[in-house]
Amino acid sequence: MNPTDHIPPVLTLAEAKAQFVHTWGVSGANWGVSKTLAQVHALLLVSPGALSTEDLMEQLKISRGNASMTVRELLDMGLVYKELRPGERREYFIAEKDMLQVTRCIIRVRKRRELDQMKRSLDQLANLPGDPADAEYRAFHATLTDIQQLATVSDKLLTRLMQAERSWFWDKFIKLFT
Amino acid sequence: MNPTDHIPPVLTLAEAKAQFVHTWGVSGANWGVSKTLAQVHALLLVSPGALSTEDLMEQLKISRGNASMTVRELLDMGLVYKELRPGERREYFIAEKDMLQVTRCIIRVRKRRELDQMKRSLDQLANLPGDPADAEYRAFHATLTDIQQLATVSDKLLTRLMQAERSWFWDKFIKLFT
DNA sequence: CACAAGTTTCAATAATTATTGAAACTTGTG
DNA sequence: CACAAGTTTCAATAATTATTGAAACTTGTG
Repeated sequence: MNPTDHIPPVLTLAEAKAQFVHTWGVSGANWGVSKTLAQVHALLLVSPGALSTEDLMEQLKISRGNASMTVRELLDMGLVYKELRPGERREYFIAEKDMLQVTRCIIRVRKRRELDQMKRSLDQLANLPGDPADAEYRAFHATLTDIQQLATVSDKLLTRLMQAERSWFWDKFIKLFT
Repeated sequence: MNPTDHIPPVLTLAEAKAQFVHTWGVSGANWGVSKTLAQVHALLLVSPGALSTEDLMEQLKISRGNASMTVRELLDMGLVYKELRPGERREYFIAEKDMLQVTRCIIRVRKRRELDQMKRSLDQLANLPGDPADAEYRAFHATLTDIQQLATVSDKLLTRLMQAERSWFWDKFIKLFT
Protein backbone atom coordinates (compact mmCIF):
# COMPACT_ATOMS: atom_id res chain seq x y z
CA MET A 1 0.00 0.00 0.00
CA ASN A 2 1.36 3.32 -1.07
CA PRO A 3 1.63 5.59 2.00
CA THR A 4 -0.25 8.45 0.29
CA ASP A 5 -3.12 6.26 -0.88
CA HIS A 6 -5.14 6.73 2.27
CA ILE A 7 -4.96 10.51 2.20
CA PRO A 8 -7.37 11.35 -0.59
CA PRO A 9 -7.56 15.02 -1.56
CA VAL A 10 -10.64 16.43 0.14
CA LEU A 11 -11.52 18.52 -2.87
CA THR A 12 -10.38 18.49 -6.45
CA LEU A 13 -8.96 21.73 -7.82
CA ALA A 14 -12.15 22.34 -9.76
CA GLU A 15 -14.21 21.88 -6.61
CA ALA A 16 -11.99 24.23 -4.67
CA LYS A 17 -12.34 26.85 -7.39
CA ALA A 18 -16.10 26.45 -7.39
CA GLN A 19 -16.12 26.91 -3.66
CA PHE A 20 -13.99 30.02 -3.94
CA VAL A 21 -16.39 31.46 -6.51
CA HIS A 22 -19.26 30.75 -4.17
CA THR A 23 -17.50 32.26 -1.14
CA TRP A 24 -16.46 35.36 -3.03
CA GLY A 25 -20.03 35.75 -4.23
CA VAL A 26 -21.41 35.65 -0.70
CA SER A 27 -18.75 38.10 0.47
CA GLY A 28 -19.48 40.38 -2.46
CA ALA A 29 -23.08 40.68 -1.34
CA ASN A 30 -21.81 41.82 2.08
CA TRP A 31 -19.53 44.32 0.38
CA GLY A 32 -22.36 45.95 -1.45
CA VAL A 33 -21.86 44.59 -4.94
CA SER A 34 -24.15 42.08 -6.57
CA LYS A 35 -23.46 38.41 -6.06
CA THR A 36 -23.04 37.93 -9.79
CA LEU A 37 -20.42 40.64 -10.06
CA ALA A 38 -18.39 39.09 -7.28
CA GLN A 39 -18.71 35.63 -8.77
CA VAL A 40 -17.62 36.73 -12.23
CA HIS A 41 -14.65 38.44 -10.63
CA ALA A 42 -13.80 35.35 -8.61
CA LEU A 43 -14.06 33.06 -11.61
CA LEU A 44 -11.75 35.27 -13.64
CA LEU A 45 -9.34 35.49 -10.72
CA VAL A 46 -8.87 31.74 -10.54
CA SER A 47 -8.89 31.09 -14.28
CA PRO A 48 -5.38 30.93 -15.67
CA GLY A 49 -6.51 32.13 -19.10
CA ALA A 50 -9.04 34.65 -20.38
CA LEU A 51 -12.72 33.75 -20.58
CA SER A 52 -15.39 34.80 -23.03
CA THR A 53 -18.91 35.99 -22.23
CA GLU A 54 -20.05 32.58 -23.38
CA ASP A 55 -17.76 30.88 -20.83
CA LEU A 56 -19.07 33.06 -18.02
CA MET A 57 -22.70 32.37 -18.95
CA GLU A 58 -22.07 28.68 -19.01
CA GLN A 59 -19.96 28.33 -15.89
CA LEU A 60 -22.04 30.63 -13.69
CA LYS A 61 -25.39 29.87 -15.31
CA ILE A 62 -26.26 33.50 -15.93
CA SER A 63 -27.93 35.18 -18.87
CA ARG A 64 -26.13 36.89 -21.70
CA GLY A 65 -27.39 40.31 -20.62
CA ASN A 66 -26.25 39.80 -17.08
CA ALA A 67 -22.82 38.61 -18.19
CA SER A 68 -22.43 41.57 -20.52
CA MET A 69 -23.41 44.21 -17.96
CA THR A 70 -21.42 42.65 -15.16
CA VAL A 71 -18.27 42.39 -17.24
CA ARG A 72 -18.62 46.00 -18.28
CA GLU A 73 -18.92 47.07 -14.66
CA LEU A 74 -15.77 45.12 -13.77
CA LEU A 75 -13.99 46.79 -16.69
CA ASP A 76 -15.13 50.19 -15.39
CA MET A 77 -13.82 49.35 -11.93
CA GLY A 78 -10.50 48.40 -13.46
CA LEU A 79 -10.61 44.88 -12.04
CA VAL A 80 -10.80 43.14 -15.41
CA TYR A 81 -9.20 43.68 -18.80
CA LYS A 82 -10.28 42.88 -22.33
CA GLU A 83 -8.14 40.50 -24.27
CA LEU A 84 -8.55 40.70 -28.03
CA ARG A 85 -7.40 37.82 -30.14
CA PRO A 86 -6.37 38.57 -33.71
CA GLY A 87 -8.87 37.20 -36.21
CA GLU A 88 -11.59 36.63 -33.58
CA ARG A 89 -14.76 38.65 -33.08
CA ARG A 90 -15.28 37.25 -29.63
CA GLU A 91 -13.93 39.22 -26.67
CA TYR A 92 -12.09 37.56 -23.83
CA PHE A 93 -11.68 38.86 -20.31
CA ILE A 94 -8.91 38.44 -17.84
CA ALA A 95 -8.73 39.60 -14.23
CA GLU A 96 -6.12 41.86 -12.73
CA LYS A 97 -4.22 39.35 -10.63
CA ASP A 98 -2.00 41.73 -8.66
CA MET A 99 -3.75 42.08 -5.33
CA LEU A 100 -2.24 45.48 -4.65
CA GLN A 101 -3.88 46.78 -7.81
CA VAL A 102 -7.11 44.99 -6.97
CA THR A 103 -7.12 46.61 -3.55
CA ARG A 104 -6.56 50.04 -5.05
CA CYS A 105 -9.48 49.60 -7.40
CA ILE A 106 -11.77 48.45 -4.64
CA ILE A 107 -10.77 51.30 -2.34
CA ARG A 108 -11.28 53.81 -5.13
CA VAL A 109 -14.73 52.53 -6.02
CA ARG A 110 -15.92 52.27 -2.43
CA LYS A 111 -14.48 55.60 -1.40
CA ARG A 112 -16.30 57.28 -4.25
CA ARG A 113 -19.57 55.62 -3.37
CA GLU A 114 -19.44 55.73 0.41
CA LEU A 115 -17.33 58.70 1.37
CA ASP A 116 -17.05 61.29 -1.39
CA GLN A 117 -20.76 61.63 -1.84
CA MET A 118 -21.37 62.06 1.87
CA LYS A 119 -18.57 64.57 2.15
CA ARG A 120 -20.13 66.74 -0.51
CA SER A 121 -23.45 66.90 1.33
CA LEU A 122 -21.79 67.55 4.67
CA ASP A 123 -19.59 70.38 3.43
CA GLN A 124 -22.71 72.16 2.31
CA LEU A 125 -24.43 71.77 5.68
CA ALA A 126 -21.43 72.53 7.86
CA ASN A 127 -20.97 75.94 6.29
CA LEU A 128 -24.48 77.08 7.06
CA PRO A 129 -24.67 80.32 8.99
CA GLY A 130 -26.30 80.38 12.40
CA ASP A 131 -26.43 82.27 15.66
CA PRO A 132 -23.27 81.39 17.64
CA ALA A 133 -25.07 82.47 20.81
CA ASP A 134 -27.65 79.69 20.40
CA ALA A 135 -26.51 76.63 22.37
CA GLU A 136 -28.55 74.28 20.20
CA TYR A 137 -26.97 75.71 17.08
CA ARG A 138 -23.52 75.31 18.58
CA ALA A 139 -24.22 71.67 19.46
CA PHE A 140 -25.44 70.91 15.96
CA HIS A 141 -22.53 72.68 14.42
CA ALA A 142 -20.05 70.86 16.66
CA THR A 143 -21.48 67.46 15.72
CA LEU A 144 -21.29 68.33 12.06
CA THR A 145 -17.74 69.57 12.37
CA ASP A 146 -16.70 66.38 14.14
CA ILE A 147 -18.20 64.24 11.43
CA GLN A 148 -16.58 66.35 8.79
CA GLN A 149 -13.18 66.06 10.40
CA LEU A 150 -13.57 62.33 10.58
CA ALA A 151 -14.59 62.17 6.96
CA THR A 152 -11.59 64.25 6.01
CA VAL A 153 -9.17 62.02 7.89
CA SER A 154 -10.69 58.89 6.39
CA ASP A 155 -10.52 60.47 2.98
CA LYS A 156 -6.85 61.23 3.30
CA LEU A 157 -6.02 57.86 4.77
CA LEU A 158 -7.77 56.07 1.93
CA THR A 159 -6.20 58.32 -0.68
CA ARG A 160 -2.76 57.51 0.67
CA LEU A 161 -3.44 53.81 0.77
CA MET A 162 -4.64 54.03 -2.80
CA GLN A 163 -1.54 55.78 -4.06
CA ALA A 164 0.78 53.64 -1.99
CA GLU A 165 3.67 52.05 -3.78
CA ARG A 166 4.34 48.49 -2.84
CA SER A 167 7.82 49.47 -1.70
CA TRP A 168 6.73 52.20 0.66
CA PHE A 169 3.41 52.37 2.41
CA TRP A 170 2.37 48.84 1.74
CA ASP A 171 5.44 47.19 3.17
CA LYS A 172 5.24 49.58 6.07
CA PHE A 173 1.76 48.37 6.85
CA ILE A 174 2.67 44.75 6.40
CA LYS A 175 5.58 45.18 8.78
CA LEU A 176 3.53 47.11 11.29
CA PHE A 177 0.73 44.64 11.46
CA THR A 178 1.89 41.16 10.49
CA MET B 1 -30.95 99.63 6.09
CA ASN B 2 -29.12 97.33 8.45
CA PRO B 3 -26.19 95.75 6.60
CA THR B 4 -27.13 92.22 7.68
CA ASP B 5 -30.77 92.56 6.64
CA HIS B 6 -30.14 91.41 3.11
CA ILE B 7 -28.35 88.19 4.17
CA PRO B 8 -31.22 86.04 5.39
CA PRO B 9 -30.24 82.68 6.88
CA VAL B 10 -30.61 80.16 4.08
CA LEU B 11 -31.98 77.48 6.37
CA THR B 12 -33.41 77.46 9.86
CA LEU B 13 -31.79 75.13 12.38
CA ALA B 14 -34.71 72.74 12.09
CA GLU B 15 -34.38 72.67 8.33
CA ALA B 16 -30.66 72.06 8.54
CA LYS B 17 -31.28 69.15 10.91
CA ALA B 18 -33.89 67.71 8.59
CA GLN B 19 -31.46 67.95 5.75
CA PHE B 20 -28.76 66.22 7.80
CA VAL B 21 -31.16 63.40 8.64
CA HIS B 22 -31.95 63.05 4.97
CA THR B 23 -28.28 63.11 3.93
CA TRP B 24 -27.26 60.59 6.56
CA GLY B 25 -30.11 58.35 5.42
CA VAL B 26 -28.93 58.39 1.82
CA SER B 27 -25.35 57.75 2.92
CA GLY B 28 -26.47 54.94 5.18
CA ALA B 29 -27.99 53.17 2.20
CA ASN B 30 -24.58 53.37 0.49
CA TRP B 31 -22.92 52.00 3.60
CA GLY B 32 -25.08 48.94 3.62
CA VAL B 33 -27.49 49.75 6.43
CA SER B 34 -31.12 50.52 5.89
CA LYS B 35 -32.15 54.10 5.26
CA THR B 36 -34.33 54.07 8.35
CA LEU B 37 -31.50 52.94 10.61
CA ALA B 38 -29.27 55.72 9.37
CA GLN B 39 -32.03 58.29 9.75
CA VAL B 40 -32.87 57.27 13.29
CA HIS B 41 -29.18 57.49 14.13
CA ALA B 42 -28.89 60.91 12.50
CA LEU B 43 -31.95 62.24 14.28
CA LEU B 44 -30.62 61.09 17.64
CA LEU B 45 -27.20 62.55 16.84
CA VAL B 46 -28.59 66.04 16.33
CA SER B 47 -31.16 65.92 19.12
CA PRO B 48 -29.82 67.50 22.31
CA GLY B 49 -32.04 65.34 24.52
CA ALA B 50 -33.21 61.75 24.44
CA LEU B 51 -36.12 60.73 22.22
CA SER B 52 -38.81 58.10 22.73
CA THR B 53 -40.02 55.55 20.22
CA GLU B 54 -43.08 57.75 19.83
CA ASP B 55 -40.90 60.75 18.91
CA LEU B 56 -39.01 58.74 16.31
CA MET B 57 -42.22 57.43 14.76
CA GLU B 58 -43.63 60.91 14.52
CA GLN B 59 -40.57 62.74 13.28
CA LEU B 60 -39.50 60.15 10.72
CA LYS B 61 -42.99 58.93 9.85
CA ILE B 62 -42.17 55.30 10.44
CA SER B 63 -44.21 52.52 12.03
CA ARG B 64 -43.91 51.43 15.62
CA GLY B 65 -42.47 48.08 14.61
CA ASN B 66 -39.85 49.66 12.44
CA ALA B 67 -38.87 52.12 15.15
CA SER B 68 -38.61 49.36 17.74
CA MET B 69 -36.44 47.07 15.61
CA THR B 70 -34.25 49.85 14.33
CA VAL B 71 -33.57 51.21 17.79
CA ARG B 72 -32.71 47.76 19.03
CA GLU B 73 -30.23 47.33 16.20
CA LEU B 74 -28.60 50.65 17.07
CA LEU B 75 -28.40 49.56 20.71
CA ASP B 76 -26.74 46.31 19.60
CA MET B 77 -24.22 48.24 17.54
CA GLY B 78 -23.46 50.40 20.55
CA LEU B 79 -24.35 53.61 18.75
CA VAL B 80 -27.31 54.44 20.97
CA TYR B 81 -28.07 54.16 24.68
CA LYS B 82 -31.25 53.71 26.63
CA GLU B 83 -32.17 56.46 29.03
CA LEU B 84 -34.57 55.43 31.74
CA ARG B 85 -36.49 58.09 33.60
CA PRO B 86 -37.61 57.31 37.14
CA GLY B 87 -41.35 56.86 37.37
CA GLU B 88 -41.81 56.50 33.60
CA ARG B 89 -42.57 53.34 31.64
CA ARG B 90 -41.52 54.89 28.37
CA GLU B 91 -37.95 54.36 27.19
CA TYR B 92 -35.86 57.17 25.80
CA PHE B 93 -32.87 56.87 23.51
CA ILE B 94 -29.81 58.98 23.16
CA ALA B 95 -26.97 58.69 20.66
CA GLU B 96 -23.31 58.26 21.45
CA LYS B 97 -22.01 61.67 20.48
CA ASP B 98 -18.29 61.04 20.69
CA MET B 99 -17.27 60.49 17.11
CA LEU B 100 -14.25 58.40 18.07
CA GLN B 101 -16.57 55.94 19.78
CA VAL B 102 -19.00 56.08 16.88
CA THR B 103 -16.19 55.27 14.48
CA ARG B 104 -15.09 52.32 16.59
CA CYS B 105 -18.59 50.89 16.61
CA ILE B 106 -18.96 51.27 12.88
CA ILE B 107 -15.58 49.69 12.18
CA ARG B 108 -16.38 46.80 14.50
CA VAL B 109 -19.74 46.11 12.91
CA ARG B 110 -18.51 46.40 9.36
CA LYS B 111 -15.37 44.38 9.98
CA ARG B 112 -17.44 41.58 11.40
CA ARG B 113 -19.82 41.60 8.48
CA GLU B 114 -17.44 42.22 5.61
CA LEU B 115 -14.09 40.84 6.63
CA ASP B 116 -14.29 38.27 9.41
CA GLN B 117 -16.80 36.11 7.61
CA MET B 118 -14.78 36.11 4.42
CA LYS B 119 -11.61 35.33 6.30
CA ARG B 120 -13.15 32.25 7.83
CA SER B 121 -14.13 30.85 4.43
CA LEU B 122 -10.75 31.66 2.93
CA ASP B 123 -8.74 30.05 5.67
CA GLN B 124 -10.56 26.83 5.00
CA LEU B 125 -9.83 26.93 1.27
CA ALA B 126 -6.22 28.09 1.49
CA ASN B 127 -5.26 25.08 3.57
CA LEU B 128 -6.49 22.57 1.05
CA PRO B 129 -3.91 20.03 -0.02
CA GLY B 130 -2.90 19.81 -3.65
CA ASP B 131 -0.16 18.70 -5.95
CA PRO B 132 2.66 21.29 -5.77
CA ALA B 133 3.90 20.05 -9.15
CA ASP B 134 0.69 21.15 -10.83
CA ALA B 135 1.14 24.67 -12.21
CA GLU B 136 -2.59 25.36 -12.13
CA TYR B 137 -2.78 24.34 -8.50
CA ARG B 138 0.16 26.59 -7.67
CA ALA B 139 -1.49 29.55 -9.41
CA PHE B 140 -4.73 28.99 -7.53
CA HIS B 141 -2.94 28.57 -4.27
CA ALA B 142 -0.88 31.72 -4.85
CA THR B 143 -3.99 33.80 -5.55
CA LEU B 144 -5.64 32.51 -2.42
CA THR B 145 -2.57 33.18 -0.33
CA ASP B 146 -2.36 36.73 -1.66
CA ILE B 147 -5.97 37.39 -0.79
CA GLN B 148 -5.48 35.87 2.60
CA GLN B 149 -2.47 38.02 3.33
CA LEU B 150 -4.42 41.09 2.29
CA ALA B 151 -7.32 40.12 4.50
CA THR B 152 -4.94 39.60 7.40
CA VAL B 153 -3.32 43.00 6.98
CA SER B 154 -6.71 44.71 6.70
CA ASP B 155 -7.88 42.86 9.75
CA LYS B 156 -4.93 43.99 11.83
CA LEU B 157 -5.16 47.55 10.58
CA LEU B 158 -8.83 47.77 11.45
CA THR B 159 -8.28 46.13 14.82
CA ARG B 160 -5.65 48.70 15.67
CA LEU B 161 -7.82 51.58 14.55
CA MET B 162 -10.61 50.20 16.67
CA GLN B 163 -8.51 49.96 19.81
CA ALA B 164 -6.83 53.28 19.17
CA GLU B 165 -6.78 55.73 22.01
CA ARG B 166 -7.48 59.28 21.05
CA SER B 167 -4.07 60.27 22.33
CA TRP B 168 -2.07 57.80 20.35
CA PHE B 169 -3.07 56.33 17.06
CA TRP B 170 -5.80 58.79 16.37
CA ASP B 171 -3.76 61.93 16.78
CA LYS B 172 -1.04 60.26 14.81
CA PHE B 173 -3.38 59.76 11.92
CA ILE B 174 -4.77 63.24 12.17
CA LYS B 175 -1.28 64.68 12.10
CA LEU B 176 -0.17 62.45 9.27
CA PHE B 177 -3.06 63.24 7.04
CA THR B 178 -4.52 66.63 7.85
C1' DC C 1 -24.41 46.01 -48.85
C1' DA C 2 -26.00 41.56 -46.90
C1' DC C 3 -24.90 38.55 -43.61
C1' DA C 4 -22.72 36.27 -39.66
C1' DA C 5 -21.14 36.56 -35.19
C1' DG C 6 -20.96 38.74 -31.89
C1' DT C 7 -22.43 42.78 -27.96
C1' DT C 8 -25.59 45.94 -25.63
C1' DT C 9 -29.88 47.73 -24.09
C1' DC C 10 -33.95 47.74 -21.59
C1' DA C 11 -38.80 46.53 -20.40
C1' DA C 12 -40.69 42.77 -17.95
C1' DT C 13 -40.13 39.74 -14.21
C1' DA C 14 -38.02 37.47 -10.30
C1' DA C 15 -35.72 37.73 -6.08
C1' DT C 16 -34.54 40.10 -2.19
C1' DT C 17 -34.98 43.34 1.45
C1' DA C 18 -37.43 46.75 4.24
C1' DT C 19 -41.65 48.19 6.30
C1' DT C 20 -46.14 47.97 8.21
C1' DG C 21 -49.50 47.09 11.62
C1' DA C 22 -52.05 44.08 14.40
C1' DA C 23 -51.58 40.58 17.84
C1' DA C 24 -48.84 38.82 21.48
C1' DC C 25 -46.14 39.88 25.03
C1' DT C 26 -44.08 42.42 29.28
C1' DT C 27 -44.03 45.01 33.30
C1' DG C 28 -45.34 48.04 36.98
C1' DT C 29 -49.30 49.49 39.88
C1' DG C 30 -53.79 49.83 42.38
C1' DC D 1 -54.80 39.60 39.47
C1' DA D 2 -56.76 43.05 36.20
C1' DC D 3 -55.52 46.74 33.77
C1' DA D 4 -52.81 50.42 31.60
C1' DA D 5 -48.97 51.69 29.10
C1' DG D 6 -45.85 50.51 27.00
C1' DT D 7 -42.52 47.00 23.77
C1' DT D 8 -41.66 43.18 20.60
C1' DT D 9 -42.63 39.88 17.11
C1' DC D 10 -43.74 38.37 12.74
C1' DA D 11 -46.74 37.33 8.69
C1' DA D 12 -48.27 40.07 4.98
C1' DT D 13 -47.11 43.61 1.87
C1' DA D 14 -44.50 47.25 -0.32
C1' DA D 15 -40.34 48.85 -2.19
C1' DT D 16 -36.13 48.03 -4.10
C1' DT D 17 -32.68 45.67 -6.64
C1' DA D 18 -31.01 42.05 -9.70
C1' DT D 19 -31.79 39.16 -13.60
C1' DT D 20 -33.65 37.55 -17.82
C1' DG D 21 -34.17 37.30 -22.64
C1' DA D 22 -35.56 39.13 -26.86
C1' DA D 23 -34.87 42.98 -29.87
C1' DA D 24 -31.77 46.41 -31.39
C1' DC D 25 -27.40 47.38 -32.37
C1' DT D 26 -22.32 46.89 -34.03
C1' DT D 27 -18.64 45.42 -36.69
C1' DG D 28 -15.83 42.79 -39.80
C1' DT D 29 -15.94 40.17 -44.18
C1' DG D 30 -17.16 38.14 -48.77
